[in-house]
Amino acid sequence: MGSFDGIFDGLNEGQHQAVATTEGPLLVLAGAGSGKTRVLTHRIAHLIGGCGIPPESILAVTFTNKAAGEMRERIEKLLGPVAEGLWVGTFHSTCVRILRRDIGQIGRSRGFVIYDDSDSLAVIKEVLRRHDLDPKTHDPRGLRWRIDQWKNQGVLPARAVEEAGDLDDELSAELYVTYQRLLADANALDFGDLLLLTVELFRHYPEVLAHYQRRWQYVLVDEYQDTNRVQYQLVRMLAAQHENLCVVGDPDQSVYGWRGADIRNIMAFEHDYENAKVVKLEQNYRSTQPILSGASAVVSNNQGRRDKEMFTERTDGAVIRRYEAYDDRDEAQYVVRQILEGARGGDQAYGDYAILYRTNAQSRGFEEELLKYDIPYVVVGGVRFYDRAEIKDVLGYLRLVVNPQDDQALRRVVNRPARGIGKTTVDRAQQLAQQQGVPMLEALGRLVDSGQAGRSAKRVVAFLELMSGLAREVPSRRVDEAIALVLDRSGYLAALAKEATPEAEARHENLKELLTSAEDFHAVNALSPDEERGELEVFLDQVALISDLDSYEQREERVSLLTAHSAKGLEFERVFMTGMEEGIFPHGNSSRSEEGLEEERRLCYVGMTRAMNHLTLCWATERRRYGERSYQTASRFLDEIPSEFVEVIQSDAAPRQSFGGGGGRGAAQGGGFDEYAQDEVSIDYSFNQEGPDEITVRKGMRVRHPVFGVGTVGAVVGNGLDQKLRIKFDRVGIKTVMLRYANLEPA
DNA sequence: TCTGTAGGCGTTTTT
DNA sequence: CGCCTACAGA
Repeated sequence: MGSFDGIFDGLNEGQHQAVATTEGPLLVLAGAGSGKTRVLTHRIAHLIGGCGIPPESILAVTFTNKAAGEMRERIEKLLGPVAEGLWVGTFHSTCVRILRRDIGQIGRSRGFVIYDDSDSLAVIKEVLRRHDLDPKTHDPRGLRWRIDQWKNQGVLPARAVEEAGDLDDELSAELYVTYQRLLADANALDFGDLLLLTVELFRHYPEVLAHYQRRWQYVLVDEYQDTNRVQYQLVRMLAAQHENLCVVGDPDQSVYGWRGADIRNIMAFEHDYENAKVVKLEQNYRSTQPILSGASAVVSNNQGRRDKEMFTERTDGAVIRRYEAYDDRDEAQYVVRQILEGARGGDQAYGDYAILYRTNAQSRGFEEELLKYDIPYVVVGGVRFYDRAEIKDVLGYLRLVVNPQDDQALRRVVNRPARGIGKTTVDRAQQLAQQQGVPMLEALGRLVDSGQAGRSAKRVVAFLELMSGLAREVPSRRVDEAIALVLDRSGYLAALAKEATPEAEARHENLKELLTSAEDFHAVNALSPDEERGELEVFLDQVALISDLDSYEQREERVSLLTAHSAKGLEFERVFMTGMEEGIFPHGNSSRSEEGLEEERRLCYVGMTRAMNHLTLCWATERRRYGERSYQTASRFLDEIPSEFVEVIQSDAAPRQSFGGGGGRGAAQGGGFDEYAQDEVSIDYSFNQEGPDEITVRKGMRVRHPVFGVGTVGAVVGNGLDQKLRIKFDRVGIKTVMLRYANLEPA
């Protein structure tokens, strides 16, 4: 096999073999930092450029849009635009694509919408209501979790009912039936459905499956250790004929068991595919010896591991630091000071640093500390941009236009902004809808026609007119125009402007950001529009499937804050792993079972191996949890690192007298005084957007606000993230604006 | 119908 | 501690 344009240049033996083995089943066991993306991209480039395989015959599946995007980019770099017809996508987006074409076969409409977490939770609550169950005794999130598990396992409602083991299960299964019916009525699919229904489609319609089998002669799967049962089945079906299947993964980085991922999928690959070849990539190109050895030592405590011995040629390097903080504040201070020192020394950029933690809630303390020193940062994960209330409101209108059956969207938008259509009216509409078997939007109309709308009839008519107006105009517009139209016609923007609170200001900012991203979307989409589906539909699909992580980009000028889970696949020059305490990492909910604990340990391995040159592990003897003081012990994982790789640093911080608010109300006075004591604060916008950048605002200073005009700064209220400024504006009087969002400039 | 407040509850990780 | 929900009052 000849090399093509240096596709094989610079690959080590294992990588070379993985790239060159194009036919038949192949398992690539790729340890952390072993160049697995390189293997995948070069393999695809080799298939196309070297073997002459048409790009449209290749399917590459990843878990995140970000990974998919990066892969495509790197392939295009290797091959140029030849890669056009190549399909690189997530499991979910791939399934959407299949279902948009063929879901009609299993009796569903191709115009379905995708329900996200909060939509599906709302449906769950509706299910409980219909079964006369109290959400207090029947936890909606628990039920959703149970249903999700079923879907991950490939279990349809009927089978769940059949196989229910006890009364509890039986009830859950019945609720699953109702849930699924409600989704169908709304012409909606949840995340789990995308995978589950695709597998069902393939199972019952072999000719449909055959179509995709013929089309995708070569299938590649990234992060195979994270596949769940349905994903496993899907891959298996697609590859069944040709078995040109290459899966890449690392059992030591399997950290999504709670989401249904089954580590056995990767462990049993050779059993599943008889002629499978196995390639191990054991050279780590990322980390120094102490980091790699420390991380390997931790994960080697897991039982039943697949043997893998990682090595690095970077045998020098600083030892791992272990910092023992007095409390969580001390921990945050230490980390931020280290960052400050590194950056002031001039050698490090802020972007070289990542602060990792186990749970999103832990970010807050670090954010406040970073804010104090004006250090730019980005928090990855947590609340999705598209999950913010105002964004979902606006998208709700668009969803309802695209799919008038979308009851969740209707419930969301019908009274936002407040237009006097309250609970009573909505409940009536809901009842009528249920009785007559029509969507709620339709039911609203019938309510008016039959004179049952009472006092709110007029307002309901106005709403229906608004919706039909939008339905008429939106389809012919660009997405960004459609959004602008909704904002205007619905009175949403006007209501926000009238509110004139810092929160409203923040929401307005987010909506502007939405408009910008819609413009960007249009610009890209216009280049290769989908022939069958409108721009808006494609936009809504994308929005439903995008995660916060997907839009994250590492930038030189800002520190990254993220969970260990989110950090998977990334690398940083310097990493702080924080909250390394029993109960947090390993997390209390996972430490009870041995499998849970092993997954935590793998997660620890993932976190540690993100570091290229410097790794610091922090823990605190005391920590505020649920607002209460809790005494912590060091994570067992810390003691699993051989001491030769570790330097222990003790905090010299003096124990503080009290914890912020302490136990009693009396402390609030102190806090209150403190809040108003500040008279100078500087604002750094750079973590939020590009652009200019930092100004210092002083009490008495004249500033210009983009909406309220010129004014004089009064007081600075609050601290940290919630910091607000009270400003007396010349035109509109005293307003409080939120520091983070008010785009102030000196006047 | 809307707004304010008190109480309860929770936090694991996310496509 | 902070968010969300349920409920009471206007």
